[in-house]
Amino acid sequence: MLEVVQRQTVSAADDYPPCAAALGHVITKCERCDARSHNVCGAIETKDLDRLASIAVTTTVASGRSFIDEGDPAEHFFTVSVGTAKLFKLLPDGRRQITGFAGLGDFLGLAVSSTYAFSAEAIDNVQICRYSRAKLRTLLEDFPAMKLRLLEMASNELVAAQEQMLLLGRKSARERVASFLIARLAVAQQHPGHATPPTNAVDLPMVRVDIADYLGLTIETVCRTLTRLKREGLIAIPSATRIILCKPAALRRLATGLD
Amino acid sequence: MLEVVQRQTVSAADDYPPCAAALGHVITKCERCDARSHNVCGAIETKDLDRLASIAVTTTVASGRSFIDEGDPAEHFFTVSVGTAKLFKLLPDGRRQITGFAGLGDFLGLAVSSTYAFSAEAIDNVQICRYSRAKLRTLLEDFPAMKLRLLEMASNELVAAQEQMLLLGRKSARERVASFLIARLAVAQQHPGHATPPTNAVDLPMVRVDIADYLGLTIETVCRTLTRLKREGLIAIPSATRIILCKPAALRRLATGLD
DNA sequence: CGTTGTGTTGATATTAATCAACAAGTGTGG
DNA sequence: CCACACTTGTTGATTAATATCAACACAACG
Repeated sequence: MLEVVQRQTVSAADDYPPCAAALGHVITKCERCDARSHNVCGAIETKDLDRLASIAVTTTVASGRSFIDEGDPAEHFFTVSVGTAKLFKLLPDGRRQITGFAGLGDFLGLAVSSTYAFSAEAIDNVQICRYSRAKLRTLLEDFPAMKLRLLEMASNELVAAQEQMLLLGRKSARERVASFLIARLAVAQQHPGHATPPTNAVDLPMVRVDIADYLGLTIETVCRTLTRLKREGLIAIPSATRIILCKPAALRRLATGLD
Repeated sequence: MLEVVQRQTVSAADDYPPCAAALGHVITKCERCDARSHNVCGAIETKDLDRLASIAVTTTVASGRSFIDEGDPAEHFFTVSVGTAKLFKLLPDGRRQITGFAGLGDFLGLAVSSTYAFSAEAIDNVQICRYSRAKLRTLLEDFPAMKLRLLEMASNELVAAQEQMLLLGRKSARERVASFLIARLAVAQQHPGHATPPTNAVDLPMVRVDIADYLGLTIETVCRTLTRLKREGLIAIPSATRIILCKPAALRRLATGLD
């Protein structure tokens, strides 16, 4: 067993550029708080980070602002270094499907359709690094770690997409909400806040309508389902943006369709 | 404008191994039937094909047979050189979501989850090429065309997955069926049979329950929706496995939610 | 202290699922 | 060649789940 570690975003003060998250390069801290660098995808030399930083344009996007349609969208892709963004597709009449949430280290723009029929919007204040696709292409040649990571990310996204198709096509509202909570718990345990003890709590940076549009439900159904789970003692809702998973095992069974 | 060309699978008689489809290497024929080789992803030398063929195990899978769980599944991936396969995920109680159909040149196993929680099954008789992931990894180094194609395929699959999420989460039954028909038309126009004139006909190798499990509907709803489209003159159904799109423009509007 | 955005709950409507029957092929054996 | 079973497809009646419409609660904010 590995010792319990907590990750946090790298800070500029540490001489790590925000784009380091693109390489899965984040600082891990053990419980006794002695920070050390941890590299998710193989050795990354400082000069590589500098090279990457030289083509990365780092921007802060305010909550609610859209950012994937800046400039020629098919010519860029993005990594998230701070905060959470939502990716979505729209129908002409306004119906929306959120295809995913992107957090620390996640790539946006891997799925490069010529029409770019999806958009991204900041949920909280988000810091992104923008890369020119053309520049990156040349860079990838001397950057094997990043190329591997691109494939790995694409693969992970495909797995997640297939899981989400199962959810949207075949799960009940109750199962969808349970699945969502379990998935958020996994995210929370992967990136806990620095001082957070290992609990069963999840923070929901997105509002209810985002959850609904992610799960293919209406906001009312999401609400009712959460309320029912609360009544049944499976969860507690101390605030609208925070949910405690009181019985994670039961929720997990629900999520996988075993109940 | 390019002249109208038709593609067909390469045949062994032409000295092209089936695995050539993995590189998008298919023969195009113009309408006057003078065959010529066409390479989708850059120049491929014969020695490269030989090298690829040396690690590809070509198998024929009979209709209805499963093939992704042979051996240690996470250790292989597959390309389809003949026929159509379906990829799906299951819930413990048997509910099924078909995540996609794979035809000529498509990869299976790009989404490599450690648990491999999805399966593949032949719809008609399918010819597949199986590759050891380990062998391929070493091969990819001297095989830039294939590495590019892997990324390209993963990217395309992600785009398709996002489109499918929109369909499953937000479209009505009618819109889903129309979307499916339009998508099959695109497939048919991309790979028409050798002698097929450019019509608005689509062949459906999959049965109704497969369509239903792909669209997140029941078989009855698929049937009723098709019948209604027929009554309205949008389609004709000469046989259960063949559908004529009489008014493709109207169907396309339906599919995109414009009606 | 009202205004606005967000969340929750209730009543009703609607879509698609379920349950049921039957039709149309398809293959098998007599 | 026909009778039969068996699979697949179609249609109808009813039910159930979720959407829609509506009202209200609550907190943040100027």
